[in-house]
Amino acid sequence: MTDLARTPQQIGNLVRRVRKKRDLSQTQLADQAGVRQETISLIETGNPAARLETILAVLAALDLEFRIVARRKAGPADIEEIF
Amino acid sequence: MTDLARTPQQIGNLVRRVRKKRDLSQTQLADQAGVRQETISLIETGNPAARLETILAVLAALDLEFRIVARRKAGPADIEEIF
DNA sequence: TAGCAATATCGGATTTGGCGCATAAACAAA
DNA sequence: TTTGTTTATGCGCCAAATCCGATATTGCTA
Repeated sequence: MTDLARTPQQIGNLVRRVRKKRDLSQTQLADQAGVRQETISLIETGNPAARLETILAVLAALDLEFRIVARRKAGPADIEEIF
Repeated sequence: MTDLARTPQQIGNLVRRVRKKRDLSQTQLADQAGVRQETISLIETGNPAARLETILAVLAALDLEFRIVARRKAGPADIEEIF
């Protein structure tokens, strides 16, 4: 699995998707990441001003991580990320 | 190029590395990203509380982007990131 | 070493995250 | 529909990012 993360929305969508796939509630994920349920809610709805460290903590709690790569043209497979 | 970005430090180091490779000053990068030189300085030194949108803007200005992937064991090639 | 460019800091102002505490609103299941 | 859960909001608070305008400091080069 490798997902494009160019906007807070894309990141939020992915977090929600993975969280649900893991059958976790926002509260459970929040506990694991050491933040509050409110914070997870904000992140999933695409909060652009979220703290970097918070995002990193949430990703780690989901066994995910960022990788930084050269920007590419968004292919067909990425289009659905918009929705 | 694909770099691990688990901590603000790793992200900051990468930003600085790429910026220099592109022969840009912090001020030039700041202009392109629509932020201030001070902000670039903070990010490069690993500011953990940087805003997500700011990081994204800086990466975009460097023609980079995040990708979210399943967490893996950090290999030998990643160790140097620590320094 | 001198001098200019580049980076790190500073004070004040504004804005917002995330916390604690709490609740409303939305969902899903019985 | 009714109940229990999950998610979205609200208010006050503190800390800190970022902005603006400058200035120490550091670093590189001549």
